Amino acid sequence: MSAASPVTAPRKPSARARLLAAADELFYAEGVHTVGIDRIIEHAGVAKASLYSAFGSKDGLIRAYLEGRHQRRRERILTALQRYDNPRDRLLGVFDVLAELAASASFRGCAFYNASAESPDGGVVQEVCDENRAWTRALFTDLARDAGARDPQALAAQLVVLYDGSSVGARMDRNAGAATTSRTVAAALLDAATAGPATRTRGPGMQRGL
Amino acid sequence: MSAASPVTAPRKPSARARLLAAADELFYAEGVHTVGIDRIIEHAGVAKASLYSAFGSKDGLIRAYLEGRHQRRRERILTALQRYDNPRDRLLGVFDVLAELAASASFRGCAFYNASAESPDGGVVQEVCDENRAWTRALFTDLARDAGARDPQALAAQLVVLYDGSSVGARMDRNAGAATTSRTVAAALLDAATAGPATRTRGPGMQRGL
DNA sequence: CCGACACTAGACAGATCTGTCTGCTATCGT
DNA sequence: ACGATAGCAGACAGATCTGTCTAGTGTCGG
Repeated sequence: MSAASPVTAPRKPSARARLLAAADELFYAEGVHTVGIDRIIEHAGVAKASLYSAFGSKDGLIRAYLEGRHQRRRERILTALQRYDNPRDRLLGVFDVLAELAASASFRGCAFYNASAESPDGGVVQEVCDENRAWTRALFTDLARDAGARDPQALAAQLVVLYDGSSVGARMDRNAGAATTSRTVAAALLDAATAGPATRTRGPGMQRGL
Repeated sequence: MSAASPVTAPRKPSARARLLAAADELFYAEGVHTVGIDRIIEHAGVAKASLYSAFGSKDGLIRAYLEGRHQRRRERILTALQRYDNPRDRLLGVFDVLAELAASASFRGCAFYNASAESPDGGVVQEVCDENRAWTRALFTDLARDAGARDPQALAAQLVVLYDGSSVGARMDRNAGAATTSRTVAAALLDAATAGPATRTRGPGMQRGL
């Protein structure tokens, strides 16, 4: 009866997994440069040699940390967006995910920006950040196109600004309200970008069908 | 003919001033935690004892660095806003200042957010950051009120999100266009917030008097 | 049974960090 | 002329950082 299969009851995660979990927590909470190797291996309950065997260097661990964040962020957003059956709600749902995240006690802003702020400009951090930025931009562009925006790229640029801004605001002001603020603005921008171009025959609440 | 008066030709700035200039450059470019004391005193051409005599500790220097940034930012914005003679242009002018700044080669985002990202949560950095955030919010609130916004605080919250967002975007995407994007959105939000709510007879350019 | 493998514990090297201290020099007001 | 002040140069202490290395332990497939 006592669990044996590692699938149903993994007695203990691998050293690599525990390292990644510790890095995820400490790097995000205090900064990739502020937290030292010793803190991480102690928090993970792992030998130092295991870290260097698994990741090669601290930079390797930082990269793995950010790549893990990137992947989980994609999964979190895409999963949440499956709940909605129309493009408008899916687009605004991105801001709902952010609002939920920003309300958590451990929220400390964008992990990528934070890591970038304390890393040299051409390094490994920037690479992962660029991937993450490109993904977000592409996501908003796709959602804007699906929602019928006249100029999906232009609307996406605006939405990215709102998204980034509410992330900063939630962190710096310790107030998750910025996310709902940007959701409201995003809705208005979306409506304006799907309504008539310049001749301006505004039908209130019409473009709900798409 | 050789300059003598320190007012007309200050032969050499004080050690404190040179230290502050070096800290401003290096801290902003590479991060307050990444840059060590030795780098700063070397760049300033100053003895280590002078640093500790003038600022007490590295934290003291960091605080002075951020306070200097805060003060210069206020002066820069308020000076630039004097150019405009109407509230609408003054409000949008804040984004013009940001656009100009973001286009400079040395732009690396918000110095306060950057420092905050690599500093412990309750420390001296947070204090100066809070002051800076409060000032920005109050500025936008005043400008929104002067421009005749129905709910100045609500509009200010939106403008702060736009401002933060374009700062992040300009840094992370190495593209100053985010500032003009947010200026455009800000103009639209301002117009929407001053026009009639639903029945409101809108008088164009009426509240110009204040 | 045994060898490969993953991991642990910790010493160690070498660099770098903050902060202190001593000693010397130049300038300036009185 | 002289003391005070400001600054320079650099050694030094003590902590901390990354990264390497040795040696030992436990587990598991064949």
